Amino acid sequence: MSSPCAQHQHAHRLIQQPLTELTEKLRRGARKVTVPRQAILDVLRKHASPLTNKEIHAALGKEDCDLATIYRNMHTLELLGLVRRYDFGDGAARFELSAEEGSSHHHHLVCTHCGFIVEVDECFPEEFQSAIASRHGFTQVQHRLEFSGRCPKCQSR
Amino acid sequence: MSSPCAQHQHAHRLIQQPLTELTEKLRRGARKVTVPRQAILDVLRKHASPLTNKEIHAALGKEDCDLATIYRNMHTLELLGLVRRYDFGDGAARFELSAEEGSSHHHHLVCTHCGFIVEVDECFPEEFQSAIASRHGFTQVQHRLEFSGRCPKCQSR
DNA sequence: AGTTATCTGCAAATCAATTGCAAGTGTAGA
DNA sequence: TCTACACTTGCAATTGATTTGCAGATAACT
Repeated sequence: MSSPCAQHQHAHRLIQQPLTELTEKLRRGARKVTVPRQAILDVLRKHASPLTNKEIHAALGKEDCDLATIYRNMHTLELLGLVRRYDFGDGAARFELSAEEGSSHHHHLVCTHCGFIVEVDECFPEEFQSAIASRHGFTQVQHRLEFSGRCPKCQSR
Repeated sequence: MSSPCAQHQHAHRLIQQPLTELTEKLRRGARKVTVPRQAILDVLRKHASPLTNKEIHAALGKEDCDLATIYRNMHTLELLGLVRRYDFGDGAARFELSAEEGSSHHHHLVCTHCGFIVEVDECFPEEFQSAIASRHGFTQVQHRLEFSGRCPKCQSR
């Protein structure tokens, strides 16, 4: 249709919300920029560790947004690449803003006793992964890698 | 079944089941060698890929053992080190006989489309893991690592 | 402002996993 | 071989996370 000026990114920022590329991605995916979605992303921006749906719900104030809406939106946001899903094996999915939204690709080290979470930059070697993929004829291979152990504070017990 | 008689001393004991060290471990852990437990381990011996509780239940024949019993026993067997628990992120835990029971430590590559599972021998480098542990002061650090991708047969769709 | 496809809240439904309880069963010891 | 008792099991109910149906809002485009 019209000729969008892609280079003119710093034109005029939105007034209410700092919606850098969130808006773009949502609209590109034929999704609406709704109050709950902005609120969820705001909560994630303010937290360093990945949050569960319930934690996001609590952080929002229970009345601001239904829990089912959060569940639905986390799927949507994950699909659009705005958030990344993690599973620490404790029965509840956790979410973080994805790389393009501030954090870079990383894994986690979780204390099995108190739940304390540290980000870990080490990653499974890319060349190993390629070797695995080609050996078995798989494509689009990804990995999930999480570490667990006992944090310094919990070692006395 | 031509096996070198490794444990001839208990010959009169084991009539029905080839309970090599399973029995030992169970008894050492003050657990009983029950019909459901033997049946569960037998099912796992016959399958190459890790199974869910429900799959084990189905393989046993629904009437032979209650599903709750399987859930309880998988905990017990995991605790005693007879089976290893895996989580492929699809909402149901899966189990495999643990290393001492035939398989050695390994990870999995799962097809996101059809669920086909391949064993992967590559592992996260031990020296990296040690470095991570000491950097953050964690002890007893373990990792969970699973790969996913599209298997050869599913690439045409 | 009007239209419409997308959302949202609410409640009910799923699904995996856990638990209480009474009856059943291995095991060690007599 | 028999007995006692701790460990197990089946069954039903429960928990906790996640999903879904539906009717009433709402964002986005004209």
